[in-house]
Amino acid sequence: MAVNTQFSIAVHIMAGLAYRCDQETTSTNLAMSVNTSPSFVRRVLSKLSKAGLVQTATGKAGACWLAKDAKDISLLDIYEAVDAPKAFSIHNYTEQKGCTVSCHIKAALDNALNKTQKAMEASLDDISLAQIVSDVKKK
Amino acid sequence: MAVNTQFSIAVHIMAGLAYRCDQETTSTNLAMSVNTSPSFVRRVLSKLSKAGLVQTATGKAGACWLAKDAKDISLLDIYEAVDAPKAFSIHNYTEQKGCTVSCHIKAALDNALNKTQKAMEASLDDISLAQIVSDVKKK
DNA sequence: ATAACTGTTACTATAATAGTAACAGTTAAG
DNA sequence: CTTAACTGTTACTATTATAGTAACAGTTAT
Repeated sequence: MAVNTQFSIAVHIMAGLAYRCDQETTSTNLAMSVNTSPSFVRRVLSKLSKAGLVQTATGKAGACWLAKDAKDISLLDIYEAVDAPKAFSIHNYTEQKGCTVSCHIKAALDNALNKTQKAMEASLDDISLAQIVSDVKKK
Repeated sequence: MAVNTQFSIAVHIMAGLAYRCDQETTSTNLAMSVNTSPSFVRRVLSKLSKAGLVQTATGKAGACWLAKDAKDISLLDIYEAVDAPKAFSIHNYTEQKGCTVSCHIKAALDNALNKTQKAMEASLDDISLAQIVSDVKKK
């Protein structure tokens, strides 16, 4: 699939870290759960780490763990950390001079995107990682 | 770009039809405004037509026009008509038996997606095509 | 010194998408 | 009744974002 699933994978990784918060966790552990390569996991972990959501230790016995309590991490934090795609994307044409619609549609679409993006982010902000882990355990 | 912009293009097309609602409009006219090929425009138009948002006439002097007033068409109608991508997409792994997170994360992510998708759609439903056209004219 | 990890870069393969071309079907007009 | 100019659709190609892999430098416990 050439569809962006980094956000989804990032949530999976974070849920894994939250679920086994008592244990040492390596990129290989996480890769097995996600069913991808340790390298790919580390690439996502790197973004999460730069965003201050996870901490890591290098060297032998290197590992990763959550930087904060799962209830203090929202899906929006994760969404922003991995720079996931916007609610929709605006096409990238060259404006047709003399055509009002062609020249101004981008600004109108930007307005609409801003509004929709805000709604989407508010919803993500309302879901905590702890909630996800709770769902995972419950089912 | 391998990023889905059909929704954005569909809104552009619909805005074009709404803007010049008094004139006959062909796929070639619209293609010039969008800066793409008439074929591509017709492919999008076909979806909009099947969704009952535009009407078309075939034959010589064939044309397209809005099926309803622009104020009675929301961006959500257009979003659904072109079957645009969801708020985010869930990765497609094979479950790792014996790993609770791996087995149940999909259900948890589905919950989250449903909620976020609803928020996004409510926002799109709140923006009418007439609003877009008004923005286009104003600027 | 070695083993086992992270962090990062470079590379390949895949698949979604844009974009194009072609053509059958339709209809107005001469 | 032939022609021109559309729509509607399918098949095809090129592009490019993404997943996924491999490799290796840097780090640290043993």
